Parts: sequence; C-alpha cells; structure tokens
Amino acid sequence: MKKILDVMDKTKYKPNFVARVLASKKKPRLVCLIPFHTPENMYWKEPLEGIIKAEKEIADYGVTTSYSLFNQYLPDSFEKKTRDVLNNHPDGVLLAPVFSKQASDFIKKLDNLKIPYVFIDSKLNKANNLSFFGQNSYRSGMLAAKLMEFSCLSKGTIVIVNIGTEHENIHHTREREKGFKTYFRNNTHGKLLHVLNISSENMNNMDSLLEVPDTDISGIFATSSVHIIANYLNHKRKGQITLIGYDLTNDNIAFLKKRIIDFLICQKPREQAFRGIYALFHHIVFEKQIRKNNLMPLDIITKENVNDYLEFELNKEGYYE
Amino acid sequence: MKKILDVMDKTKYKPNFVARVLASKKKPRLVCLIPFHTPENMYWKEPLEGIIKAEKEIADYGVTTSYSLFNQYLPDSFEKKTRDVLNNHPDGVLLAPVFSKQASDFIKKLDNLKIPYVFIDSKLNKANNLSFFGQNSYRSGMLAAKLMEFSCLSKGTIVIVNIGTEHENIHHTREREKGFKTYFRNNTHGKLLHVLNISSENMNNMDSLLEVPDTDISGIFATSSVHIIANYLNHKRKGQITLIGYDLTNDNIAFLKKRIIDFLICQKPREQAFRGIYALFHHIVFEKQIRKNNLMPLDIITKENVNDYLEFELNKEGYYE
DNA sequence: TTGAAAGCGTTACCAC
DNA sequence: GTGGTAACGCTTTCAA
Repeated sequence: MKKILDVMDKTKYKPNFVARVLASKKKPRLVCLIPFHTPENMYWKEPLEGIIKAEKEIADYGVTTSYSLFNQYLPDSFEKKTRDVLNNHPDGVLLAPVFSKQASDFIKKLDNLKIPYVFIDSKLNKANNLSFFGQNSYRSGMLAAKLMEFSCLSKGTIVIVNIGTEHENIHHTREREKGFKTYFRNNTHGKLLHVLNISSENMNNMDSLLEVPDTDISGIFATSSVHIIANYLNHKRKGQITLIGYDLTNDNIAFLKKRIIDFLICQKPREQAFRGIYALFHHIVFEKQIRKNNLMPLDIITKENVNDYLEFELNKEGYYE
Repeated sequence: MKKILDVMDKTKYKPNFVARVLASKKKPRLVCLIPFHTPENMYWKEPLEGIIKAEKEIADYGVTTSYSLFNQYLPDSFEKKTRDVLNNHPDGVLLAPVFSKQASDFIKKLDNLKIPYVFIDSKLNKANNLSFFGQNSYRSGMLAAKLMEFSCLSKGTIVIVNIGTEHENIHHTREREKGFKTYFRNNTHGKLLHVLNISSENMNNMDSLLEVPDTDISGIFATSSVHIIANYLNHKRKGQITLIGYDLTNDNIAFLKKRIIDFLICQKPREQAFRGIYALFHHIVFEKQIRKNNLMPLDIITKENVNDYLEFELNKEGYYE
C-alpha cells in the first residue's frame, strides 16, 4: 500500500478530473436556500440569476441544482424550507442564513450528515461552512463616508437614513451605519451627523426629513432603500445634496443617471451566488481546496461608469455569452 | 443523413463536452504575445499572472500554454516574436496589439490560417478577433473628473499630468485626458484645467509642477505613473491636493494608504488576461459562443476599500485557492 | 483484500 | 462516405 503511494509520488501522478467525472456515476445535487424576491424587494433576484447561470455551466458535469425559496421576513418559512432541503438529500447546500437561530439548527444537521454548505450574503460565526461569499458592510460604510467627506466637507449637515430596517437586512444596515460614523469620527473634525430612522410604514412621509435641526442638508447616506429618498428629493428638492446608497436596482440606476443619486455601492449579489455554487461544484466534483472567506470588492458606481458596469455584469459570471 | 439530424433534433441531443474532451486527442496549444515586465514597469506582470492562473485551471482539458514576450518599446521585438508564435502552430493566440501596424500584419496571417485570437489591453479596429478584454479609457477619464469635481469644485487649479507618454501606453493616456477634459467642459462652469506633459527624461525634476500659473493647485490627475507625482508630493508638499491616478501597483498602494493618492482607478489587467485565455479555451474546447467586446468595469480604489480589493484579487480569477 | 472487466459518451481510426 | 471497433483515463462492479 505504501509502495503504491510511493510510486504515485515518484511518477508525479495526477489524476485526470475530466476522465474521473465521465466515469463517475455520481450526479451531485445542489440545493439553494435563499429568499424569494417580490416586486417590492427585488434584491434577491440577482443571487437567483447567478445560481441559474452557474447551473447551466456545470450541467455537463452531471450536477443538478434545485431551489428552496423562503419568505425573507418569516423565520417559520425558512425553517419549513430547511426540512425540504434535507428531504432532498443534497450533496451540497448554498444558503443565506438570514435567521441566525434557525440557520444554526439547520447547519448542525448538515454537519452531522457531512453535507458541505456555503453561505452567501451573511454568515454565522463558528460554523463549519465550506465557504462564504459576502460583503464587508462596515467598511462599505467607511467608503461611503469618504466619498461623502470629499463632496461635503465644510458644508451643511450630513444625515444617515435607515429605512424600514425593523425587519429586513438589519445586520448589514447597522454595520454600514457604524462604519460611516467611525470614519467621520476619525477623519473629520467633529462634523455633525444626524441619524434618521424611518419605519416601513412611514416610508412615504419623507417630510420628516425636513425636521432635521439644521435644515441645510449637504449629504444623505441611505443604508438601504435609497430609491425612496431619491424619489423624494426628485420631487421636492435636490439642490446640492449628495446622495449615497446601495445596490444596482433599476430604480437606483435611473436616479443615478439623473444625478439624483451620486454614488451607489454595489456588492455583486449575482456574483456571490454564482461563486458560491462554483465553490460547491469544485469541492464536490474536483475536490479542489476552497477559500473560506470571500469578501467581494466594494464597487463604487457613478453615472460615469454605470453603463460599462452593467454591460459587463450581464455576462461577467460566465466567460462567454 | 438528414434523418440523423432530424432524430438529433427530436431527441434534443446535446453532446457531452466532458466525454468529448476525454475522447479527443486534441491538445490545444495557446500562445500569448504580450510585453514582458521590468523593474521599472511592472504593469505587464499582472496579465502574465492571470495567464498562469488560467493555464493551471485548464490543464486537465489538455490545453497547453506558452509565451512569447516582447519589449513593449520596440516594434521590432514584437515583429520578431510574431514569427515565433507562427512557428509554434498555435490553436489560439492571446495578444496585446501595442504596435498597430505590426499587429495588423500579424492578424492577417492568423486570419488566413484560421487561428482564433483574442486582444487584451487594447484592440485593433475592423479585426476578426474572437474577443477583446480591455478598458474604456475615455470613460475612465470622465470618472476621474467626477471624483475630482466632487473634491475640488470651487477651489484652485486642476492639473492633468502626462508622464513619459512619448512611447508607452500612449493611446490609453490620450483617451483618459480626453475623457477628463470632456467631463469638465460639460459639467463645470468653465473650470480651468492646466495640462502638463513631462517626458521620461525630466521625470525626476518634478519642480516644473511649480510653474503652473496659478500656484494654488487643488487637484492633480495623472494619466500614468502617478507614483512619481505621489513621491514628489510626499516629499515637497501635499496640502489639500487631491491626487487621482491609475493602477494598483505596490508603490501606488503604499501612497494610497498614506493618503497621498486619494483615488486609484483599476482595470484589472490580471483578469483581462485570465478571461482572454478562458475565452480561447471555451471557444476551442467547448465551442461556446464568445462575447466579442468585454470592457472591464472601472473600479475605484481608495484607502478604505483597498484591502478588501487586494484580498479578493489574489484569488478572484479562480473560484478556489 | 485484490484483480480483472465493464462501462461512462465521445472521437479516432481502419476497413469496406 | 459509412460502419464498426478501439481508445481516452478513470470509477464501478463483480468474481475470485
């Protein structure tokens, strides 16, 4: 037995993965557990697109993919879907662990079954996940602050707006706010920041913005749903207010082109999911080593580069059309 | 014969590329024709790294890669290497057509031999290239101008500096300057721009910067070699001068972290080359359709996101470590 | 436990 | 051209 390994070493034997895939009767089953998107919240459409793209590319290798989509506001929905996933007896799982408690229970079961899993969007600490593809929300807040500093220094008040964070996306928005504040604390001379929390119900009554003590607002940082603020500014007033927000949704892109929004920070949700699937694929089929933590670069999108960005995005995950 | 095709249609026959690769005795040979890098100009190191990374990933498919590296300042060197390439009888060529005339002659030969080729960095018009991976230099200039506008509006003079463009990189730098100027013409109210051309020989005598009429400089846009300006500002003076330049070289990164350079625009040369190789691979081995024009997104790098960016870059072309 | 043979889905090749 | 068979480099299976 040892002799065999010796010979393998000496002759520098390297298995041919193409032959291995062909001979193997294995048809790895991947299951994706992410929220479904709705007309009101399209964010989760992008990860789904990334998954579908990856799926097509790896079909020739015998990999099949299925989805269990849950309601991002209902922990019970998530919990119910985890059971669906397990019933599927998957060889690998891609999941967005939006409900920490339920997700923790779930991955314990996956650990026991020795099923590899990859997190996207957010992660659980101390988990045995194969990999994680996400974003550094804290630093994205610092980045936003730098852009804001450059355009607003020595002018009026800067407002941080948190919209409808009572149940969605809460972890990310908190971190963004923290990063933003930290940057200002460290880099500007006590510049005043005003924080505004707007619940989902009051979303449409943006006039509360006007209640900011110093009415001379020079910049707004929206930790989420920047399109709502853009819409307000578009109708009511814009002046020289610098507006910075997140995500390349269609609404946001339109406001960016109209110069209502000045900067958008994008973290490539489509690519996160695409790479998550690929990580599982490479691990299961090719037995490749997978990098555990993968923070996507913080891309800054402006009117000037948005078109290049979109054109490229459409095809970026595949190397071909 | 037709019947066979009919049956293929009816049964929706799809060839399995994995089996095809295994059975095929073809060992596609790819040749790369790009400049070599030197201690003075490390730019071309990155594309080479991208190629090597791609090479490893596709070795299992029988693809082999070789290089013909030329001197980026000597057309003769390029021309000589094109002959090496042809002697190699490649199945695909990746090239940076830095010398248009010589490159035009070369691709005519490739066309005749029906050898597919991919451009990186720059391209030739009206060529039958399989694909192109590059950058939109013009729009990158506009992007730089927007960043400059945000940080310098209503302050002092803005200077565009072209360094050592008498022979290197000339097309890109011209386009960058053009884009920058266009943005200012369209978006600011006649803000004055001062252009400074510094030849390679005078590179070290940066004091000519001081000759700018209005000595109150608020921003500098370096269309190339920004580290030279950064070095000067670092020793002589910095004040509140906003400095914007190109490329994530080690020097530049250090100045970015020291806040001497404020923004770097990066166009992912490593990824350009990596994707170029993949395009050839997918075309030759998998007969996939390849997208002809691929402009990389214009990434804005600051002190705040540079670390995330670098960490990710190291592994970004592969999906694994 | 070991070895030999069959088979994965395609291309390559040789005979007709 | 067409048809049949070997071969690609592995995994799987089954018999010893």
